[in-house]
Amino acid sequence: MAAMRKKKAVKTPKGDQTSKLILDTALEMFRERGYEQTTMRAVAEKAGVSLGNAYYYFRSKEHLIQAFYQTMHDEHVVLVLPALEKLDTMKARLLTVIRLKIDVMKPYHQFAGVLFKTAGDPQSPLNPFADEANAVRVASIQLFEKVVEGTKARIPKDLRAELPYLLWVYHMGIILFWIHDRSPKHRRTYRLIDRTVEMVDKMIYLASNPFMRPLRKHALALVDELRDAAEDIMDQEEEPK
Amino acid sequence: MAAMRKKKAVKTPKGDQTSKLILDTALEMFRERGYEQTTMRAVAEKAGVSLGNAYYYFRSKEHLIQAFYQTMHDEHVVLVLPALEKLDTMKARLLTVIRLKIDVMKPYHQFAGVLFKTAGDPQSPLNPFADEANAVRVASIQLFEKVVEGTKARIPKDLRAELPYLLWVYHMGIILFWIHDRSPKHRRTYRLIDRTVEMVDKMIYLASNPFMRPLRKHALALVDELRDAAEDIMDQEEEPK
DNA sequence: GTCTATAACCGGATAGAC
DNA sequence: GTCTATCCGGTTATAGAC
Repeated sequence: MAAMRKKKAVKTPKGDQTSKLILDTALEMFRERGYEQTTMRAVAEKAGVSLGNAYYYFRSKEHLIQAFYQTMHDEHVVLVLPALEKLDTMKARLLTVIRLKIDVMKPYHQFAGVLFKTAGDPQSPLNPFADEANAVRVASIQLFEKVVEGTKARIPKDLRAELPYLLWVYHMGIILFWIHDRSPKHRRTYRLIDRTVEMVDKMIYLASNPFMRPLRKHALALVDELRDAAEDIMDQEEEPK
Repeated sequence: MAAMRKKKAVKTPKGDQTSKLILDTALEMFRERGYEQTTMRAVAEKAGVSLGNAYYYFRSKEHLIQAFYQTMHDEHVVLVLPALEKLDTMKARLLTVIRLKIDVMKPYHQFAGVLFKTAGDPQSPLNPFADEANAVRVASIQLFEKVVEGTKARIPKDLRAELPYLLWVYHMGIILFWIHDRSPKHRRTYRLIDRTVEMVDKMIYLASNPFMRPLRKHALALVDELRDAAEDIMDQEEEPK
């Protein structure tokens, strides 16, 4: 019922190739010059296709970024799955997943600024909470499900159920920080990860205490409601236009 | 050393008037048609000035929004100060300040979407964390200082010092939610305010417990560091033109 | 039906004359 | 301080080729 406007179908192998060519060229230029500095005209020229053609495959400049999200996620998964096999504590698993995410995104740091530019704009296809990003977001949250599943810690069911989503939101926050972080080698971000993962770990432990049950219930109900609201909002915002 | 690029100085009364005329016209059109739908050309025409002239007073379309922030804040303060006089609990004071903020912004709901559009973009003049918004942000945080000052609750010094900033961040989150909220009369947002204010209140109480001291210290150190990092980032990002 | 190219259009932004 | 004339780049319309 939703999501009727996917990317162009691309049925032929030739079209497939052209599409990939354009995307690769664009990402390369984004990496080198940044997003704003890269014009659609320049991408088309460098890829050796016409401007019209570029727009045939990507509905807008922003849609190129959507494709970028997907690419990043795929690379991340490839690294994360084998790494998780050897770890069994929440802290270690979480640390690994988040560090690897930053590792994967590193080459795109200067371009990444634009990723969150419209993260708050409901209309934008860039919005990771909006419908068009759904596939990537869902897949991304699933990764955090794996993180939680593989731990031995005793976590109350109610919390355990929401944890993947909460961790995903947390990881988005880290990415937001990283985007702005220009310290050498992103040292600051890695330090932030170390510290916050430790805190998150402590807080999960704390929240699992029977003594905290009322506050926990209250907070989780709120999280749930926030998520519902977010979904309603996206439903509304798919229609217009 | 920073902040050398203020808004145009506007020295003459005539310029002052033109500037105000343009801003008022723009805000009116934003309210009616939304931000994207309002072109600079249309604003200029309706205000009876040339396009170039509009750009003489406002360096970009986004700079008009900067002026909007200021307007909202001014109106908010006028309502908040007298209202606070009669209240002495944290919960009541916080509730009042945040509800009033939403009340003030209400007429601009449909336009407000754009406010956070670039909240994550370090380069944007729209970014409330960036330098150009400084004056408004500082003033806004001061309001939360007043909220905290006026309460009788026993709050440890370390927390008390950071609280205004934390509450400001919290209130930004509420605004972000409100922007996306299309429930009738923004009922959802007001409900969210009620619930989260209660939770915040509880958490302050909890965090004030001696038992929580280590975690609190840890968390506050982190907040401090985050803020420092944010400032560094802004310093870096002022330079590059 | 799949793909490619050319020529506009539109609106944000700037240059430079007055 | 104000205007006119342009630029520039995202986007669209359209016409056709395969």
